[in-house]
Amino acid sequence: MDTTPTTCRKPRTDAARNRARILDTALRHFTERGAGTSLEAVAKEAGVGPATLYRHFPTREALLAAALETPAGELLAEREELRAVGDPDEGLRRWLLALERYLSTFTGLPAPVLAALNCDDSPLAMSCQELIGITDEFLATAQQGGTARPAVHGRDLFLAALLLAWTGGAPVDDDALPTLRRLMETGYSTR
Amino acid sequence: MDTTPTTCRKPRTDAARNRARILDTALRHFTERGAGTSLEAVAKEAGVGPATLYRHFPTREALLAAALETPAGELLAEREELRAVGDPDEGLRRWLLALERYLSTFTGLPAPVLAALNCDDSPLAMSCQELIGITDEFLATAQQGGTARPAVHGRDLFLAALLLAWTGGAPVDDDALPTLRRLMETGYSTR
DNA sequence: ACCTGAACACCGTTCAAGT
DNA sequence: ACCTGAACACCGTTCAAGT
Repeated sequence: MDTTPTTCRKPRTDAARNRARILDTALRHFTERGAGTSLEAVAKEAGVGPATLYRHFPTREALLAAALETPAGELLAEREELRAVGDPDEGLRRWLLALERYLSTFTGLPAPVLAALNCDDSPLAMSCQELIGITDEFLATAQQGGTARPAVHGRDLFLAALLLAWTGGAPVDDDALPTLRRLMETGYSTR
Repeated sequence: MDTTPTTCRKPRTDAARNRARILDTALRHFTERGAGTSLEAVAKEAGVGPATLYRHFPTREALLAAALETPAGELLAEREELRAVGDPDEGLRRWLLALERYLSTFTGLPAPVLAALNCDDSPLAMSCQELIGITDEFLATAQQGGTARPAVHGRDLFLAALLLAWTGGAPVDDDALPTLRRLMETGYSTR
C-alpha cells in the first residue's frame, strides 16, 4: 500500500503539497462543474503545470477516484450504522438510498462509473466491486428475512442505484422519477 | 412544414446535395463511433467546410434528430403492427423492447435524449414527447386489460427503456442486465 | 443565398529542459 | 525525483471573403 519512492529527500514535501492542492481544486471543480470538467483549468487554478497533474493522476478516473475518497469514507460509515438496523428490508432500502447519493456526488459521475464497471484496470472499478459486495450483504439479509426475491443480485441493485443517480444528474422534474424508483423497489421486493 | 426559402434559384440544388452528403456521412459516423463523434470529421469526409455543416444543422442535436429520421420511421411502423396484437400485455412489452432498440441506434444516444427530455427547445425533445404519448397508449390498454398497475405513467416506462439503452451502450456483460430488465417489468406488471 | 477556408479559443497529452 | 512551460494535435464555433 505504501507507494513511497525508493529514497525520501526534501523535494517530497512540495510534491505532497502539489498533490494536495490538485486534489483540493479538483474536488471543488468536480462539485461545481461536474465530473467532465477541464483538467487543464484544475491544474491552472492549483498553480501547477498540466504535466504535474498528469504525473500525480495519470487519468481522469484516477483523479475522480482520489477525489471520492472522503465521500466513500462517509458511505462506509453509513454502512456500519445500517448494520444495526433491525428490519432487513429497511436496512437494504436505506443502503440503496445512500449508494444512490454517493453516486450522485458529482454531476456526470455515473457515466465513468458505468464504464469502469466492466474494466478491471480502472481505479473506479475496485470501489465498484466493493460496493457491489456490500450490497450483496444487505440483500442476502433481506432475502433471509423473506422481503427480497431470491433471484436478484447485488449487482442489479447497484446498477439500479446508478441509473437513478444518472437521471438525477439531469433531473426529470416531474413525477417520473419517484415512480421509477417505485418500479425498481417493487421489482426486488416480495411485498 | 415546407421550409423552402423565399426565392428558389439554381444554388438550391447543391445546397440540397450538401445536406444529403452531410446527413449520409453523419449517419455512418454516428453508427460507427457513437453520438459524440467529431462533427469536424463529418464535415471533412462529407467534403464541406465546417460552417456549411453548422448552417444546415446548427446544433449536434439537430444533426442527431435528422439522422434518426429513418430509424424513427421504422419504430412508428412497428407501432402500427403492434396495435394489432391481441394480448395488451404482450403489446406493451414488445413496444418497450422496440423503444429500447430505437434508443440504442447510436452508442451514446441516451445521454442527449435524457438532456432533451426536459428542454423543450431541443429537436430531440419533440420526438421524445411523441414516443411518451405512444407509450401511454399501450400502457392504457394494458391497464384496462388489468395487466399493468394504474399508478404507472408512460413517461416512467420511457425512462426505463432509456436506462436500459444507456447500460446497453456500455454493456454490463453478465446477468445483471436481464435481471434489471425483470426488475423493471415486474415493477409495472400486476402479474 | 450559399459556400469556403481561415481564424479563434479551448482542451488533452507529451516532451525537452530545468532544479 | 520532481516540476515547468512550451509544443502538438485536435475540436467546436464564428466570421470575413468569395460566388
